[in-house]
Amino acid sequence: MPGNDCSPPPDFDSIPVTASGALCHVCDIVGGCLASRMMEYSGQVGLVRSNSRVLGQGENIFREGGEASALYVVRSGSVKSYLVTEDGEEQVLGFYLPGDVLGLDGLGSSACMSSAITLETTSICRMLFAQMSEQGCGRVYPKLISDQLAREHNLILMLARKDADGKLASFLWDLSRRFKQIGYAGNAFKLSMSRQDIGNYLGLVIETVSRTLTRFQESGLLEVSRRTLEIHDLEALKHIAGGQASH
Amino acid sequence: MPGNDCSPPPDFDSIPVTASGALCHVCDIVGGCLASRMMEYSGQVGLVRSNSRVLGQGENIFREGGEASALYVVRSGSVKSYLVTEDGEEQVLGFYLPGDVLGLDGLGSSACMSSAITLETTSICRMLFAQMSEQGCGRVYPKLISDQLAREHNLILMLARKDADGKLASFLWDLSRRFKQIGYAGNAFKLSMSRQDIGNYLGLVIETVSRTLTRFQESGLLEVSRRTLEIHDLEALKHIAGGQASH
DNA sequence: CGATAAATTGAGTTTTGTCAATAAAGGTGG
DNA sequence: CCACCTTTATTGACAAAACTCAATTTATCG
Repeated sequence: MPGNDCSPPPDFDSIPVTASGALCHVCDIVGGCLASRMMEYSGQVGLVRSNSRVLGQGENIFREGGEASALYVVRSGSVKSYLVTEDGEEQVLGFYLPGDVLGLDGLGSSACMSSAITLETTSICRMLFAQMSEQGCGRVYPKLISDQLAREHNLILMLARKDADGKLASFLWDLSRRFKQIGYAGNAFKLSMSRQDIGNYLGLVIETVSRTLTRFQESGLLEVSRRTLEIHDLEALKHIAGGQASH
Repeated sequence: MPGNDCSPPPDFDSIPVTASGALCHVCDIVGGCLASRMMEYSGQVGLVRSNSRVLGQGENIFREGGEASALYVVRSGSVKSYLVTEDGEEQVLGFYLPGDVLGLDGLGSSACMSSAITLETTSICRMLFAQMSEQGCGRVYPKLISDQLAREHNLILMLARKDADGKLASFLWDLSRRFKQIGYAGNAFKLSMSRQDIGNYLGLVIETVSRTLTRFQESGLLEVSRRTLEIHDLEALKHIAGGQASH
């Protein structure tokens, strides 16, 4: 590292475009690409063009306080969103898998209210607010907003009501459910986030995360080694997780 | 109580209208009424008419799962929003004071994602989504959405990172700030919610809430008796509260 | 004026966090 | 390709915070 060892990590804008100009329906995310849904609603094809890029691990998609100009869809890989407190500490708000939409909290304010960073090599599609204000507002935004609120309600529920076992079980069960939903194996996947990130998200220290996972393994619920996870008893996990929000 | 002792508590719709037909700008909430802001944006006066009612203590404004058709503005009094988990337990999501807007999480979905109930005699103004889709979308909703998200981010931060002292100090400091903002005394006010509600909101049992308040009182930070609160050292309280979200 | 509900206080237990040591994995440069 | 270094994760011993259970006390509402 010659000279400058604190060059800022690259943001979305500094990454070369992968498929510039291609129509967004070439992107075959499960559930349909956001852009193709937009085009359906507007009755116009080709109105919105894709703007997707591949980011390496640990690269910011957007940063708190930066200009909020777009929504971002995860095409592959994974992302964590987080905020930084006044005293400089991080709080993880969520993890995003392929098909998930990021950046909604920039909609209202001109500045981003949170940051997002890739957890591994990740392909991201950007959709500028400006390009979708008409259709987005009436049809797409409301759904995204309620998804986002539901997600946060569940986190609040988890943080306020559950013990360490319940939190971890909820977390793993939710990941499993989501992987399954997008066509991946729900009972065996790689954790793209560190124990530190998991603990931060769940309001636990990493030692508690580690010990709880070990205990889950000892009781035959699952097998875990570093980032590799295999769930053996999804039902038991759901039972330990306890109640979710009912919406 | 002759006969039926489980009649459902009244919802907004069953309460007689107070000022039906009056223009909304008669409502002088600090910061301006939502409806008057709408009218400004649309350039039309008298488009939206007020629909405000007075509810007694413990009456639901809307309920999770019910039809989501409107936003509600607190004119006076106070409200708590909450959700009910699959296993029937309640989670308090927030408290709303005069000027605060409720019901945003109904925007996306057709059904309400949370419930809201009055904590005391409360005057509520209802604004139907249908009456404000045009202007609301472009100008008013985004601001409300980012407010709502900011509110929830702060709660997540509090639940995940703070101990009992930090949570209570944050809670009281936030209430103080908000009362002050709407022109009430920030250092002496009535807590309209029970210890149970406070504990539920903060992820603590009521005994911990009670003990922590007693300890705050013993150290001269404040004086509290039942629902009556007087804050003596707001700065110290803010210090104990620690960092907030920085947006 | 009692009855019921809400809040406080105390004692003891459980859970989770803290501190410290170790182990395993991944990356780097020889 | 291997040794070394750094980062990440695990494990143990102990301390601290919060919870549970139980007993009072204090309001509030018929």
